Amino acid sequence: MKKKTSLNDIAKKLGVSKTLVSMVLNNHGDEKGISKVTQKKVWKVVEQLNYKPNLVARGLRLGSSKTIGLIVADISNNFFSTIARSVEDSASKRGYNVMYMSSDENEQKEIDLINMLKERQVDGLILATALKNTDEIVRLKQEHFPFVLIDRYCPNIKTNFVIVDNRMGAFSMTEHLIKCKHHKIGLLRISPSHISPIVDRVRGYKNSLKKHGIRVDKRLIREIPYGKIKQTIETELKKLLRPPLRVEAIFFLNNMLAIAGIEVLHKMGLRIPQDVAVVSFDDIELFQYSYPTITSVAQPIEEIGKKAVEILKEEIDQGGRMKLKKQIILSTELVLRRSCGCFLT
Amino acid sequence: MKKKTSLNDIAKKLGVSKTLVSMVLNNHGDEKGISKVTQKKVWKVVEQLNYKPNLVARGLRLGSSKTIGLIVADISNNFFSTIARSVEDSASKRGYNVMYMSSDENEQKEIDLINMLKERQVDGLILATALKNTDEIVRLKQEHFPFVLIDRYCPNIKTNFVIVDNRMGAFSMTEHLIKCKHHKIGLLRISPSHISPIVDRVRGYKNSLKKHGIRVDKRLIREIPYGKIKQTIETELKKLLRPPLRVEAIFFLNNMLAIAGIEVLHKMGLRIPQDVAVVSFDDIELFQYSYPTITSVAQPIEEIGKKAVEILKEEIDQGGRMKLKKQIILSTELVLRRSCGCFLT
DNA sequence: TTGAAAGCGCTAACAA
DNA sequence: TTGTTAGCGCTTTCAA
Repeated sequence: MKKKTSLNDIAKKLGVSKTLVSMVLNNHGDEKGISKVTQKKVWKVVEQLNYKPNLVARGLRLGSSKTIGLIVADISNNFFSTIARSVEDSASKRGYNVMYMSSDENEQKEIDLINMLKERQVDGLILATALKNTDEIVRLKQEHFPFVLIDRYCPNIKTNFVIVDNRMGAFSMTEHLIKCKHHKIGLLRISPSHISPIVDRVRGYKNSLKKHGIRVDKRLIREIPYGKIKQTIETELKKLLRPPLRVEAIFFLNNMLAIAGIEVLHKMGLRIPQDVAVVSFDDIELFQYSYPTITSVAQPIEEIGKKAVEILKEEIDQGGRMKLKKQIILSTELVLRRSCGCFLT
Repeated sequence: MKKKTSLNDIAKKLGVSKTLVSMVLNNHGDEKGISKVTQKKVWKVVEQLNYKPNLVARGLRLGSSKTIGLIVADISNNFFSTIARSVEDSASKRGYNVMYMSSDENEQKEIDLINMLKERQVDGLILATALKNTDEIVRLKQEHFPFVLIDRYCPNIKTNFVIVDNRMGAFSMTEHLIKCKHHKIGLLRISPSHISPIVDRVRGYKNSLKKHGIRVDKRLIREIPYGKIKQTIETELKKLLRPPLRVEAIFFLNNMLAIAGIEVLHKMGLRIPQDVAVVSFDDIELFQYSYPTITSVAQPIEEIGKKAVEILKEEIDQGGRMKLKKQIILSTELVLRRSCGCFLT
């Protein structure tokens, strides 16, 4: 690759010091009392040589890379890529760029990624953590490393986070199913089982049942391992649908489960919602076009990314020592479509 | 934020030079003949102080950031986020991390992003370019800046690229429609109109018509501006469907058009494929779950990202002076489903 | 109105 | 077997 032009090259060409050039380029020219003439000359040569500042060098000197790290389970997942986009935009507005990494919900991998991002001197971290062992999060906090959790939070640690009201979302959805006269509602959740939104959604489901005096049958709550959805979901669905359980409705706790699950239901020849009602969490585009259209709990995805960056920026500005950590809980919205069967009655 | 421990801290604590420490850490210890004892000691202190190398500093020194830049139209688009994921994985395998940016098909923005990435000293660039004016690409080439184009290529410039055989894909799809007895086929393309895959797809469509002696009616080819799909697609569809044109089939040239278009068709009360057959380019997950399921041209998306990184790595290793630029054209696959109507007859 | 020098944290050539 | 020195490109303090 061609040698790039540096501050020094410009300085030499003009017979001035690089200090001067640096000042001019950073618009400290006037304030430092550098003559208009000299400033003009500098800009001209900058133009001529097509000078581009080396942000790595500047970052090293300034101790700030103007980069933030984003860790999600999988960037190719629509939910996370939408977040990634809004993070990108908000960050860029504030002069930051972002480096993303996918953890695949794998704890060790996530820890490695966090460290990689730290070594790369990112100024802050936005993470949808899969960590069960929260030592790493605690360490970040102790080190006053600026970070914001999204989607998931750690109940026992005071951190910044931006999440949605998962409990309430699942509660409302379950309420709706019950109103539709479904009392035997199967729940498909994902593991690892500690991920906070899932825990909260299960909680919301249970609360609704209890409110209506419906016994919570643990057999109706089934767990599918992340990364093995396709292999295991059929078995689990059949357990729910056949005697003795025979559920009337199925609540998928995230979009991946719903997608895989509905395919299986179709293959089994079951009609939705006539034979079994179906609802999901995460309102993705697919749900409004699939057959039937899927009733689901919608999250304000863009808002999550936007808020997260906003908070992260504050935290960075305060050197990771923000006194009152910001804990944002955004509300969800019930999107009623065909799959729950409420339009039938 | 807490002060991080540096090489110097370790060196001081041990009373040795940082050179020595650096050598040990980079596993040049044996080769440089540093005693096992000393090496052990170094590692111990590294452990104690929880030392993390500063990759920014190393990058500055080595003139290589081990970072690659990825520019796409929109990271939240499923097509691009899937590419992003495979780029991430292949890059990481080779010791690189990636910084992504979305251009929104905007030329000026893309140029700015390229420059930003250069300033950030990325070692190479993977870009799905929207550039009509290819000066910037030419410049990259002249500078021997390592880069690989994906999805789109510049016909007049010899560069590395990884694309799919768009012409052939659209040709096969059109052939299929004709075999299904559809002779009046409307085409919905996207603008900016110079984007190579779109141009090639239109070409494939025309070739197929010609082969069958069907006159190419320009009125059947309609252009929708990127970013204004929702606002304009209804009008365009109506033009196609109503007299005098009255098409029997519609070929959407990308997934966004198809999604928006099908919604409109449903709203108009048209049955697919009975009233109008529908096919699309880009086989996204949605198409296998939508109603009806959508026949489409599938691209080997993961392969695109993987190949691109592979080639970029070679180019980087050769300092951007790779003699024979690699030009990969991957083949597409026709995925037949319900929307084209071929299962009806 | 300008410049010299120091230093961010790291590696590599060259000494010792 | 280990250390000295220089320098990547930049900003900033202090001096002129």
